[in-house]
Amino acid sequence: MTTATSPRVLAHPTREEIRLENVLHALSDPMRLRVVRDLATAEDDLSCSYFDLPVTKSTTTHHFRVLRENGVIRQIYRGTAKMNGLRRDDLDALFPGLLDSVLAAAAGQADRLGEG
Amino acid sequence: MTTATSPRVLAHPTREEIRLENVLHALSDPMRLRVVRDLATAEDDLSCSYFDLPVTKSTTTHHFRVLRENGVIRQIYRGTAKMNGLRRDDLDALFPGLLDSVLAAAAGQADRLGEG
DNA sequence: GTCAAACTACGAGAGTTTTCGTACAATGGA
DNA sequence: TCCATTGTACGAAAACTCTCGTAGTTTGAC
Repeated sequence: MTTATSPRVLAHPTREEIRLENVLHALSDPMRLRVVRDLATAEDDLSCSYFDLPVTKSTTTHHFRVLRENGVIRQIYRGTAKMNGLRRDDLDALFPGLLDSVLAAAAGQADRLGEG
Repeated sequence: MTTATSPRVLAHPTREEIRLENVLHALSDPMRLRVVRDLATAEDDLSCSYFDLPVTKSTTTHHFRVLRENGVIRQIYRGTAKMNGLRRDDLDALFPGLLDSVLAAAAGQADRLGEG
């Protein structure tokens, strides 16, 4: 029985609503950048619980929401899990090359700092 | 006569100290992104007063400091003016293609939104 | 129906950011 | 020396961010 409380359909910005400043802000947090890097190398969508971030579950929820609300990831429910995927198509269409250069930059920096 | 109060030599992070997250954060503010876009198209360094931002002077000072402290710009005093230049060399060496794709993305978004 | 798993909502604390206004400092001329 | 120009420092307010803990919902399996 549904109580119609929390929306099981999650609000995402449309492609046109995605703003560069917001995307940069979403990517400027180490925790979120780590999530995005993992999603970029994954074949399929990943559940939130796949990520073992060094913060509590409610903080993790917060970071995923920031990524979704700023147009970086797409989230859908599948059973009790919430699956996450990069919005590569939208980001590449809006900002060609941006995501790739951020990912390359993050990889390079991790190398330099010893897989920090 | 010098009173040796505020340092006339400004502290900058070295190339090795520049962090991707910090650069992204510095670029995620509309005011600062606007400054960076102007600096990118300028031939030479530009003074702070060149920019006519819709905020007070002290807020402008704040934004330039954020850009400098996060390694995005280089600032030097020249007379009463403070000259600002993009750290293209360092940024391109650390994060190849990143600055260019951000600048292109910003230009594209400005087009889409009607030079907003 | 009961239960575990996965995630959310809410409230709250600590810290940071953006912005302002006022007062001040440094420089380069007149 | 005096002044205009350029930018800084400081204090403060409002808003936002990151984090947590606790209590809750939704789903799927038993």
